[in-house]
Amino acid sequence: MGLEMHNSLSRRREPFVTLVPGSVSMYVCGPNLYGPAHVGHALSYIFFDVVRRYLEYKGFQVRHVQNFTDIEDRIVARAQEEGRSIFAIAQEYIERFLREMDALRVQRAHHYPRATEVIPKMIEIILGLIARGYAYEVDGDVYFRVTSFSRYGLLSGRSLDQMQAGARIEVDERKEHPMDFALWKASRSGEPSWESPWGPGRPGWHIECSAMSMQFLGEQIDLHGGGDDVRFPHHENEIAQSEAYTGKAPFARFWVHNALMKPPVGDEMHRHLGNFVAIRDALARYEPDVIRLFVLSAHYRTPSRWTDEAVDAAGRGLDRLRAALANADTVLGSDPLPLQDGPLATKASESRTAFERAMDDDFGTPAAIAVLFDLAAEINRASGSAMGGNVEPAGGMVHAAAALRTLAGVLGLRVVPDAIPPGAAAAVLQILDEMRAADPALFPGEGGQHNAGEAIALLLSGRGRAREARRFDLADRVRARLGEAGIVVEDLPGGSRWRLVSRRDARA
RNA sequence: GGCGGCGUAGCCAAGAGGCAAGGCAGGGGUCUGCAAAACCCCCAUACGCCGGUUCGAAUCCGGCCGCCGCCUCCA
Repeated sequence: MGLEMHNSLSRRREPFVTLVPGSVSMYVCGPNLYGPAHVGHALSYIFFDVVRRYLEYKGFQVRHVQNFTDIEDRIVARAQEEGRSIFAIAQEYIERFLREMDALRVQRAHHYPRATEVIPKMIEIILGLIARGYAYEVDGDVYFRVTSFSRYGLLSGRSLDQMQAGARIEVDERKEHPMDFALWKASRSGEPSWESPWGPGRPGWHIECSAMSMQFLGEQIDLHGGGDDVRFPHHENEIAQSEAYTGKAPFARFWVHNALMKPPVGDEMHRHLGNFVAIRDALARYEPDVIRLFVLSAHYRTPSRWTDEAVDAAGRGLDRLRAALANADTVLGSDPLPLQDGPLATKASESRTAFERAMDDDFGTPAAIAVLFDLAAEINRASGSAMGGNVEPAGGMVHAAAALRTLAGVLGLRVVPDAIPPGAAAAVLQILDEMRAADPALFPGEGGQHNAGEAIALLLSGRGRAREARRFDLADRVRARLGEAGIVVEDLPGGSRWRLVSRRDARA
């Protein structure tokens, strides 16, 4: 079965067929740069990152463009409040956004055009629209004439009459129709402005995406994504202005919208409401993998709520996946496994199939994650058996571990833990000194420049000697002290192992 | 008023006609010097409520209740 996805335009699931076989042009609506991004943005960009990774996994050549809205009412307002230029504000938040996306391991788009960089293209489109009767100028403003575009309302599933009925804002009397939207706004005093055939002004919000999309991907694209909140009016308007200008439809073959994330308390997470969880704060408390696993554990069209309890639970689940890879490595490392084939090789290929079936079904990440857990359990069973002496069930372990890594990788999960944090590293060195002082015979050596990994290895070997000598007081002390530093010691049949406790709850 | 979504175990969350995935938490075991991890077993006769269609319904139809989003700020 091939990939099928829900198309907002038809409100149905459709087989994914691209304009050019084997390649995908993908445009995702980026953030307005008036403030920091929150976990709702993270959800959207993590999801579309998975869309891209999966398309690439399936062999598509993906071209991915995401805009930065650097000129818009809120940024202008903010610039005036702070006495800074819109460019300074945009620059600050662009850098921050990219840093945060990198931290979340969202693959960078191929292009991140800014609205202010494509103004010539916008003007070209607006001129074309006016020439064809789809737009008109009033006092330096230019509006799109919605009544001229018969398909207006198709994406959002409403008619102009319905929208008029519910219009909740004051109508600008200069507009021909209340729903006509601004393509270009004449500049007011103090606002940044650009020269245009209609005098100095600045672009309306919607035109940028049409301009960028056409400039970087072409007049028709395969996939256009964004949060459910931009379906109307933003995407509806993009379709109208783009298709009216090019005369080609559809502007985008597939419209994909993710449901919005809810805040810990309340219903809507919005920057202007002040009830958001900033990505920066989330990253301070949770590892990227924890955030990704949490986000992807709910289907992208189901609204989820960011709560400590739910994110913590994702963190514990992540530990489980990590344990499986650690077990696999232990088995593969300790005893060169002659069995290339075996039950786990079969399991690996079954898992790939199941994973693809889940993802082909409108990006069913929850089911895909279930496949990962199922595979992990199988690896753990076989590992336990192998460590107990029965190697037979571990045949094909290499393939199972590889499959787990690969499939987790499609979701952007690294599964391996973060590096030892500086604080823990310092603590480890201190613990080593402490144990050497306590019992130089069991913990020999002194001073020396060790890195944290070496120090832990020395501590564990010393602890092994202590256990053999039945000095459980010392052995337990090592384990307890390391535990305080966030390092968990596990005694396996073949020796001891350590791991970092996953960063998943820093409430304390 | 119009359009749309949601309601599944203590929590998170899949499933969309064939007899309730997965994760977290919890209980009981195995293993361990003790732990930890892992593994095994248990944990929704039940999917907001009421009807209907069907051999069979969380899944389809009708009605009702509750919650939410959008209808020119918004991922």
